[in-house]
Amino acid sequence: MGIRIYNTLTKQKEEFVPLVAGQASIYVCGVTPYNHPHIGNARPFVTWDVIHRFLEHEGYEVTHVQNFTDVDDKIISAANKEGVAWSDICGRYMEAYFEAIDKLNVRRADIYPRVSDHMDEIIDMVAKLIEKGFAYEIDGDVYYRVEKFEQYGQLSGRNLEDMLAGARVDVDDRKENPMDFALWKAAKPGEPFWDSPWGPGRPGWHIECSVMSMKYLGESFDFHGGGSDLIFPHHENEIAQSEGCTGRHPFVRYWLHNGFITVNEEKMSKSLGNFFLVIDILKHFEPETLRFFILSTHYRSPLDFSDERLHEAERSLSRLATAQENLQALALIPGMGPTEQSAELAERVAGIREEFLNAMRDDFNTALAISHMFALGREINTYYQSVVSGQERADGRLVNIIKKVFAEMCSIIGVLENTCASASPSESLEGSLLDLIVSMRQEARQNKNYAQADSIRDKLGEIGIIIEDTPQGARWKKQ
RNA sequence: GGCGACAUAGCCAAGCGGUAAGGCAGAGGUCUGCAAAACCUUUACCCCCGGUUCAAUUCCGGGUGGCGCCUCCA
Repeated sequence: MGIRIYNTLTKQKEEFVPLVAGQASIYVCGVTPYNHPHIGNARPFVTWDVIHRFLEHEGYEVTHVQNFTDVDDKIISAANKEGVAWSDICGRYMEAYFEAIDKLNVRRADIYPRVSDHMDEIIDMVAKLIEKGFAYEIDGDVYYRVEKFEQYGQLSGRNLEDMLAGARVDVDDRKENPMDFALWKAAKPGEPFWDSPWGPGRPGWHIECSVMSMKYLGESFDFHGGGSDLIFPHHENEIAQSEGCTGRHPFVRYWLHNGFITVNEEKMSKSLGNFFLVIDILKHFEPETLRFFILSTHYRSPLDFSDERLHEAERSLSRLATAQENLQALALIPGMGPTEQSAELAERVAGIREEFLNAMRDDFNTALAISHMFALGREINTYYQSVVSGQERADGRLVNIIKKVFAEMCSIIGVLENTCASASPSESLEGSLLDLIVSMRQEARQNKNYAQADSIRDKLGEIGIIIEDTPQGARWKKQ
C-alpha cells in the first residue's frame, strides 16, 4: 500500500508518486523571526516533522527545506521599537525557534535558508519575470502581472473576476490590475535595503519562497506545506512566479496545508492577540504533552486549544507511558518459550502494527495511528498482568517483538522515545534517594505498618511523586 | 459580497456506501492491606429536510449553525 495524500491543488487524495524514485523533497514555509513561536506556528513544524519521519520510515530519502523570512515589516518595526538592528531581532528569535523545536522533539530540517542570504537570486528571478513579460516596474516597485498567468487562482479555487468583485484591497492606481502583487518594493526611509536594477529596495513577501525552494529542490519538487492561511495569496503567488519563470508545470506536486489552532473556536493569531507562546505553555506542561496534543487531531482539522485539552492529552499520554513501563518490566522477567497465547498475541501485535502504518499512509492520519498505539498499550497491559500474576509465562521473543513495534510507533510519532534511557546525572541522586525511600516504605509494609507506609506515600504524593505497588515491588513516577 | 471547508456520545476525535475506532470524564466490577495503575462491562436516533441507492453518518441538492480565506498571519 502506497501513501495517499490530500492535495490542496486537486482537492482530493492522491497516491504519492515522487518526482525521483525513492526520494522526497519538502519545502515548508517557516516563521518570520520577530517573536517566540506560538503554538499555531508549532503545528506545521510538528506535523512536518512527523511526515518527514514517516517518509523516511517508508524508505524515502528526504530533503527537507524550511525558510526563515528574515526580511519583513514586523522585524523592522520590532527592531525600531527596541532600537536594535533588525538582524539582532532575527538572530534572537531564530535561536528561540530552534530551542522550541528541540524541546518539541522536532528533528532539524536539512536546510534553513534565509531571505537575506538570497538577494542575488531573488533579483535574478524578478529580472527574469520582467523579461518574460510577467512583471513590470513602476517607480522602483516591481509587480507581478496576474492576468498574464492563465492558471492564476487555481490553487485557491478562485478566478480574477471573483477576487475583484470581493476585493478589499486598497486600489493602487499605478498597478495594471488591483490583484497584481509586489515582487520588489522600493526602499522607504529607515528601512533596510539592497541595491537592484530598479533601485534600492527589498523583496516582496512571496518571491523568497519561489527562489529558495527552487534553488534547493529544483524547478519542480514533491511537497510544499504551510498553514491554510497561506493558500491565498502566498502559495497562489508562488505558483504564478515559479511557473511563470520556469515555464515548468507543476512547480509543486503535492500542496499540503494544516488547519489552524483555535482558541474558543477562533483562529489563534498574532493580530487577534489570542496566541499562546510555546515557551509559556512549556512552563506548565511537558513538551511531549504539547506534541502529543497537536498530533492527536488530523493535521487538516482545526484544533481548539485550552488547558483542559492539554490536561486530557497529558492523561492520555501517561496511559501510553504506563504501557511502556509495563513493557520494560516484562523485559526484565526471564523469558521462556512461546505459548499458544503468546503466538496469538504476536499475531495481533503484527496486525496492530499494520493498521498503525496504514493510518499513517492515509494522509498521515496521526489521530488514527495513535488510536492503534492505545490498542497495543492495552495488549501490553493485559499481557503484563497475566505474566505478573503467574497465569502466563513470559515469552522473551514476543516481548522483544512488542518492544520493537512499540518503539517503531513512538519513533514515527516522536513521543516516548527516550524513556528507556537511564536517568540523567542531575536526576540520579534524586532517583537513588527515591529508591531508598521506597524501599523503606516496602519494609514498613512487610511489617504491616500500613500507617507509616501510607503516610510515606501521601507525603511523596504531596511533592508530586506517585507510588504504585506492583506484584514485583513498588515503583515511582513523577506526576 | 466572492470563494472554501466543517457539523459524529458529557467533552475531544477517527471513519466517509453495508446501522459507528480511540482518548478524557462518569457508572459498576476484578485486582490491592488500603490506594494507584491496569483489566472487564457500560454510555450515539452520526445538525435538519429532500433525493440517488437493495442499502447513506458516508454520495447529490436545499436549509440551519459556527469557522476560515479574500488584508500581515502557520
